[in-house]
Amino acid sequence: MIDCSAMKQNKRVPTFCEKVLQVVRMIPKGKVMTYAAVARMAGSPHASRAVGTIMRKNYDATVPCHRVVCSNGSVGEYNRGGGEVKLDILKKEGVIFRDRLHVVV
DNA sequence: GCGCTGACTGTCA
DNA sequence: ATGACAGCCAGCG
Repeated sequence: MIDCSAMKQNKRVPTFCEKVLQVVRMIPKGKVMTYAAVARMAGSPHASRAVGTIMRKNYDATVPCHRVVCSNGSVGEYNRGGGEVKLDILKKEGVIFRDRLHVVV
């Protein structure tokens, strides 16, 4: 399970997934971050896919993964009910939408 | 320890 | 501007 529970342990340094979760957790309401941005903040600018992989498996209540979108503005996929639900959540959060399916990043 | 897959990204046609 | 291809990172079997 990649819930990154290791983060609790002071035994090892924060791993990529831990950083990713932390970054996503920092995203304020009404704002969205791209996978690339999160990956970059995590320390791997090209690990956007890894970010998605982590989110998919490690969906957490403290980690608003629905606020993480693609660099092209698409909300991408969502583990909770597809991009439609994700998009709807973002709208409720107050995120500015460029189009019906594209978010302003 | 190796190989495949995936909530992506960027470039070429 | 739209469609297709290849590349990269981390997790999982």
